[in-house]
Amino acid sequence: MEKSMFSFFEVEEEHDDQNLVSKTSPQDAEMGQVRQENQNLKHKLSTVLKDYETLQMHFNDFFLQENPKSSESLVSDKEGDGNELISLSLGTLSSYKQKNSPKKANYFNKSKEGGDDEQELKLGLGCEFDMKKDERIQTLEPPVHSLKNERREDIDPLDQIPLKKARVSVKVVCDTQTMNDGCQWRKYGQKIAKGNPCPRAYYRCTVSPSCPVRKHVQRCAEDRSVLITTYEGTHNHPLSVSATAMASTTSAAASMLKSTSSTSPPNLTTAATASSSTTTFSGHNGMTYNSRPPHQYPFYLPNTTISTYQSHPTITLDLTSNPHFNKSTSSNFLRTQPRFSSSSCLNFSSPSSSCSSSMESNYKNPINFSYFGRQTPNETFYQKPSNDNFQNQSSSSSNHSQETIAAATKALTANPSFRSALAASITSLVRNAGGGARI
DNA sequence: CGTATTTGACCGGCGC
DNA sequence: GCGCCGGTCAAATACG
Repeated sequence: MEKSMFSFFEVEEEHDDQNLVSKTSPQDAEMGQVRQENQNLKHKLSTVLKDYETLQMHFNDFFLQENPKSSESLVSDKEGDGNELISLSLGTLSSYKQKNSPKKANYFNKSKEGGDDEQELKLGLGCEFDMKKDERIQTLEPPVHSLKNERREDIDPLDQIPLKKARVSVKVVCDTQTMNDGCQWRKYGQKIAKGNPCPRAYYRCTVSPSCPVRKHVQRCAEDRSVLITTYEGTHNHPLSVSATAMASTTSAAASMLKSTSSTSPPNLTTAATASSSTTTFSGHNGMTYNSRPPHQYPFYLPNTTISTYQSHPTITLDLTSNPHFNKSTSSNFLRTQPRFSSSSCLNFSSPSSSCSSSMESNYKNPINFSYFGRQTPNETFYQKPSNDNFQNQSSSSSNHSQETIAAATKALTANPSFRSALAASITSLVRNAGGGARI
């Protein structure tokens, strides 16, 4: 795996090289720079791997404390089945203290009295890693609020671009009208957007009357089978586990968006100030980046594009097949980038999902990390989108789980928000699979 | 009859 | 200032 990571960086550099907006220096010098950067990346990677091991130990310790019954190590366990491997708890954050802590005005009032914070379902890991202080407080706090608070409280002179609410777009192949993300939505409008003959439907969250979350859904003009769902805002109410998965994922993406914009103003600013721009570097695995060098990214998401549209910072999670896929890649997991079918891709749905087949999928193989675009070489079940796939998923779930967990934990080490999102997703899927507690 | 959806009107931001 | 466009509103309509 480390090997593939290294090869990723090696190929990645070529892409960055190809995509650099301004080529002011000779290519040779640039290649030299990139090589140097690659060395740095390798060094950082080894550091991250060490941190990962440390975190793994911490997590195991924590887990043993929280759940003595399950004495099996989470990540190092090579023998348990997938269900047992993942026991990330999407629980309460008893130690959670909101440092910047503006009270969330619209959280259910009933939860505002004593100890309420502990009762609320927090979108984050129910544990603390030995992360830095600022990381520790970074749960999947509503990104919109975060953005606002950040702007208000610590105004970065470099961050004065009047960006609107962060948006998170999710592209999936889906035959249904909307992607079932476990939340309740009410349609309040429909428009034909310019440049796309397919109407765009506008939905608002109806779980809570005061919930500000909106989404719009539109089919891709190029490929009608691709559904583009764009989320804006953050739920101000507890979510069902199934909804939490998507909400936390998008929140994490939005948080990442925020963090990238705040930590690398020059480059992202360049993209953000344009009225409509998407400055991406395509990695050979389909990871796309804006003009920021990859090593500056807090984590990587496959098929992720950061862009702005009408001053809305938008991060796009492309969960369809990878159009940027580099044929020259030799990395296995990259070669198996799946094209999600409506039945096997994102299933954040509740058991009442209209996508029954996806439910079946998750029940048989609850840990479907392919959502994050990471697949292992042995996973062939996505290549033939038929019902038989579910059997394959079932039979290969054990190996699948181990490998995906390894991939997941690596990702977890990279970004706290992503950690939380991943944990939520895992927990959601596992609980759905096991018929576990629902909120 | 209550609730959800549809759809044309309206509004505000943005570019020219 | 004007027009375009995305987004929202709200009355009308459909549905269970």
